[in-house]
This record gives sequence, C-alpha cells and structure tokens, in this order.
Amino acid sequence: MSVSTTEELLAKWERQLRKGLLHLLVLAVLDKGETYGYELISKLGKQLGADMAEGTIYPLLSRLQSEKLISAEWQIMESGPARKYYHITDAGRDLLNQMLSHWAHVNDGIERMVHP
Amino acid sequence: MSVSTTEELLAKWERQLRKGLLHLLVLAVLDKGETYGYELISKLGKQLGADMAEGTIYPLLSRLQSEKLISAEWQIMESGPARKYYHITDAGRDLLNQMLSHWAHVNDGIERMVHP
DNA sequence: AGTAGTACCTTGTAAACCTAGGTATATTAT
DNA sequence: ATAATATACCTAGGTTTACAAGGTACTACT
Repeated sequence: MSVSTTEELLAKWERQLRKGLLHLLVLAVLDKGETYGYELISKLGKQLGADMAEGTIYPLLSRLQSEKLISAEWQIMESGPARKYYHITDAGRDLLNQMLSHWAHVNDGIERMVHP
Repeated sequence: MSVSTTEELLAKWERQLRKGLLHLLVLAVLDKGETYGYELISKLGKQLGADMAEGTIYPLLSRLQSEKLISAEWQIMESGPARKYYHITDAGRDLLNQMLSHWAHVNDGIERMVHP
C-alpha cells in the first residue's frame, strides 16, 4: 500500500469536508427559493467548485424531507420530464440558522488557530 | 420512527462537519508546535467547543502518520505515563496550506450564498 | 488498598458521500 | 423513422470515519 500524493489526499479531504457542509448548503439554497434536484446539483457545483454526484444529492434530499426540514411536490412540465420541487420548512429554516451560527463559531476558531 | 428534534439534528450535523475539519485542525495545531494525543484532545475541545473522543483522535493520528503527514516519537516522562509526541512533516505542511486555501474558497462561497 | 488522573490503544456501529448502474421524457441529428 | 443527446429522477453497494465502549499501564493521594 503506497503513500498517496498530496493531490489525492486533498481531494479526499475536500470530499470529507463536503459531508458536513452539504446539509447547510442545500438548506441555504432552498432558503433563497424553491428549486429541484437537478438544478440544485449545478448550483452547488458552481458554489463548491466541484461537481456534485447525483447519487449524493438525491439521497440527501430524501433524508432532509423525511426529517421534515424540506417539503416536496411534483410539477408536470409542458416540455421535458417532471420535476420535484423542494421548499424549506420552518423547522429547516430554524436548523439552518443554528448551523450558520455554529459555522461562524468554528470559523472563528480556525482563524484564531491559524493566525494567533 | 419519529422525527428528531432540532437539537438532535444540529448535534448530528456538527459531528459530520467535524469529519472534514478534524484533519485541518490537527495539522494546524501541529504546525504551531509538537504535541501529544492527550493534550491535543483538550486543545481541540476548546477550539471546537465540544469534547473530542479519544476513539476519534488516536485513530486519526495513526492515519495521518501512515500518510506521512505527521511523524511521531515516544518520550519517557520523569513522572507519569510515556507520551507520543507528534510533529508535522513537510508534506503535512504542504497539505495544510492547500486545505486552508480551499477552506477560504468554500467560506467565500457560503458567504455569497447566505448574503447575496 | 483503592481511587483518580494521565496517557495510550482497539473493536464495532452508524452515517453519508460517491461510483455505477438504472428508468423515463423530450429534443435534435442522421 | 431512429439514434443520440439532454433533462430529470432514483437505488445498491463500497468506503471512509466519528464515536461509544471497552481495555492497558503508570503515578499520586488518601
């Protein structure tokens, strides 16, 4: 088993970091307005500078919905496949604000640690 | 299966967020000077405002060492159990800088998303 | 002798991203 | 017509990793 390159390690780390951030980002996007899964993937890809896999987003949306943090409804399109539009709920907005608060706290901690 | 409370969901999320952050934080601490596992746990606990479990840190230190991002040496204490002191390597410092760069980028992305 | 504090480690479980598939509809090119 | 592309959804299985819960060993204090 060889030692990985820095590039490989960085990519692996970025993937791990996303695990926690994705919840926050999805709720933040939905807080700005309704959207559907396929569009969400491209929005997040731009924000994070990395393409999000569908196998990541769709299960996440299901989990958020089962936790009642977001709600969903199908909309038949005049052209193209139907879309499942998601909205943030009050509980979701509540959690989002607490996440942002915690995020700011952690960010301060890192700032102090890097620039003491 | 009942819906979780906001507190439970937040705690769960914070745990996930740590998955990515811990690598960065451990390397950042070691970049400021050598340290040993037990002391590292209390330092991180203060920074993150949450007590880190030993079962989290010790395996992480082993992984970082096997990736040659940190190095370790035992030191016999005049009093008390021996300590395993860790140092950051050049490769570790290199990765840390790239992590911080990516972190800043992601942080900007979140800022723009929350305050457009 | 017993308790508490320091310091290390391992095993097993749960969570969640991602790869690699799959389905279905509409448009465009051949 | 029909093949290819784009849009849009989903799932199963592998992999990683934080954490709980357990363990070992040394020292100091009562």
